[in-house]
Amino acid sequence: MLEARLSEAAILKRLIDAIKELVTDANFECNEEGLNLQAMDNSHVALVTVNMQASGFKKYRCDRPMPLGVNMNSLTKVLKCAKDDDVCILKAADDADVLSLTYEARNTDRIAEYEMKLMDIDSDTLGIPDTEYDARVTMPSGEFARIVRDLSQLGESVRIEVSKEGVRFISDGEAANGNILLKQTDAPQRSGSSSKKKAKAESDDEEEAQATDEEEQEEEEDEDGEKKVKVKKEKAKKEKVKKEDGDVEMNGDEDEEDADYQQKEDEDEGEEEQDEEEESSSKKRKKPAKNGKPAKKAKKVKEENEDDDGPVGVSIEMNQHVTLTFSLKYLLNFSKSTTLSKKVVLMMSNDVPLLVSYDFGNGFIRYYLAPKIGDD
Amino acid sequence: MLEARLSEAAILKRLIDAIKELVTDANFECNEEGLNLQAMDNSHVALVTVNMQASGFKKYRCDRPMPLGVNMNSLTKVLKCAKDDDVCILKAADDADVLSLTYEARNTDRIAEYEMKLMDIDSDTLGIPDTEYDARVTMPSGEFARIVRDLSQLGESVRIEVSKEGVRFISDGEAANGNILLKQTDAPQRSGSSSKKKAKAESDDEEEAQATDEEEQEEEEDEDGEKKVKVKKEKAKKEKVKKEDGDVEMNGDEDEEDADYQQKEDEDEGEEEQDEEEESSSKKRKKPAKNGKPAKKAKKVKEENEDDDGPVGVSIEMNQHVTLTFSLKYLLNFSKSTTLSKKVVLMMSNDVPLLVSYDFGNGFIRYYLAPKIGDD
DNA sequence: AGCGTGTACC
DNA sequence: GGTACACGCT
Repeated sequence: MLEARLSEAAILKRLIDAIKELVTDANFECNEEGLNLQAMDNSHVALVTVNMQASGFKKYRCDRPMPLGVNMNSLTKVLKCAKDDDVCILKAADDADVLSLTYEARNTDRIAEYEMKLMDIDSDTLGIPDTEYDARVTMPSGEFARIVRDLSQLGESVRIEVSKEGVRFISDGEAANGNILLKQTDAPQRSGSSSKKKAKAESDDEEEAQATDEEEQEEEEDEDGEKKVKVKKEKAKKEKVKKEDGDVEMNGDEDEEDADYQQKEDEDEGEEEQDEEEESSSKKRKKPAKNGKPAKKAKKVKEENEDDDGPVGVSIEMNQHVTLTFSLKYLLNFSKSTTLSKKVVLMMSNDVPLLVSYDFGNGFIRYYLAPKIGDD
Repeated sequence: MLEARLSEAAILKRLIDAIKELVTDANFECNEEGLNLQAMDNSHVALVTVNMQASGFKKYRCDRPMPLGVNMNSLTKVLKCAKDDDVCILKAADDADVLSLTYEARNTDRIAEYEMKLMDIDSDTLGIPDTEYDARVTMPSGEFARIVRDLSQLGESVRIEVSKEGVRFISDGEAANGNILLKQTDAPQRSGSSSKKKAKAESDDEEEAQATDEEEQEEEEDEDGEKKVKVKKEKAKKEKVKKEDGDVEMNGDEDEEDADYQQKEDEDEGEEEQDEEEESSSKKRKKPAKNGKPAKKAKKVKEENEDDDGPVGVSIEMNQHVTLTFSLKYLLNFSKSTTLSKKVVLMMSNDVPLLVSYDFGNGFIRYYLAPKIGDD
């Protein structure tokens, strides 16, 4: 039996929106740690994985692992019936052939229940090509989307070159060629910039902790067997960081996203109960966050993003130069996830599939895309 | 060799946007005075000319005259890759077959370079139909766009009648007829509106000088000898006004734009050199402008336009009544240039092509359209 | 965020 | 040839 209570239906809506064009049917694998989805795109060129951790839900319960075979088209329709800020409850009985979705308006005046048919899907869960990445580029997701959109006007492919200079995106087209160089952002230029920070700072701590987690996760992915283990480890670490300091610079970026989500919840749903999963840690933040501003969440989110904008720069970590060519059509598709995170991470090694990762609070969506060969 | 550095890519974007539907290929004629484009529309009914003076660029260099044969479709694509506030650098080697466009983000963290193929275009540079205009109507460009849009819903043609009463736009359609009368705005309500004016006045003079040239070219057909004279006459007038007051409305508008650009440069690239071209005049404005707000340029521009909006009224100068009929389809197209200037000037004489002119800071875009005959 | 246009699929 | 989906623009 699954019961998962999501604070904002918008998160799920955006996730499904991001992948529905790529994937028509997929299994949501549910277990006590959360929901996972993995699917090849329809043309079997790209791989998508989605993860929503149990901790990202207001309430989460899954007695035993179960796959929910979902048709994205149906789910999209059903999710359109939810308002962005509705609380969304997912329920499925063991071996059920339907998924129940309940939308509760924030004031609880309105309760809508939908039951969506499930299907049996051969879950050819493939091992994720695991790699040790030689280059890792973090950049604002909007910037990535812009570049991909721009270049796809010129040609079908983009060559990505990562060097110490920065990362360069190159496209050759019939009428024109284009190349965009993003230099690595200088560095921690964030100090003393704002007064909002403060509220933020605390969330930063959280964020950073999470970021740390995320980073670790990724690293581990390379040897994925350990991934899970790591996750747990990270969690532990997170708490530790928080306790100790909470002001790690780099993590800050990634954390900020998390912070956003959490902060939002705090503000928007401050009146609500308690976050069970990780409350222990979140409680501390709750108050400070509230102090900041009880106002508009939408605005709040925006501010946060903007705050981050400054902070969210381009950062590059690399062991060696990497040059790869990809189909812009797919990257364009991936960049639909821009709404899920202000930041995107590209992981690359020569001759190995690119990993494009959007991490949001307590979850992520990742895309894998094989490079074109022969730089065609 | 050409190298032209434009403070804001938006200017070029808007220009090309305005003409791309009318013209598919055209030569940008570059010389030390600036860039000029002249082309018949695809159906050879209308003529478009564009001028961007060297003084409108942050930096401008053109060693020797050269034509750049551009496909508007390609250029449109490449320009879409520029953000409105990017600095845009155009470069072409002598006899090059490509035009290089470089976009620098204001923070310079992002540098995008595009190379667009050029083409050889038979520059059948036509003499511009030259006329002695019997009527000159100046009005808010938005007003013109609105009228054209409204009337094109009713019929295919508009009859424009200029009299002392004002200017009247008449359309007869199957389902309905419409006519719009614009009376001349009371009078000089422009005084005291700006302090910036000065610099601009000069460029205005230049433009008129240029206009004169163009007009002269074509004068042959009517009784052109006088045309020039006329233009000059106006010029003299204008100068006179300027000297007396310094607050000539028209000039003011254009000046403001300049001010913006300079201000921006100052702020963003304060470390850079100096504006060579018109610094002498701009300096005066510089300080006051800065005091206001060093912030968003976009906003700044907007403000200026808005500033002008108030002052921009309808003014009519005429020697005799004029009645002409035009295809609304083309006028609708011309009015795409509305974004380039808050003001538009219509120059008309009976049985002679209409001249529709949008002047912006240091340049203009002009359209010529032959009247329909027999008022069909 | 909504509307309109263009592209792709049935 | 029509319908539906996606993308871009206002």
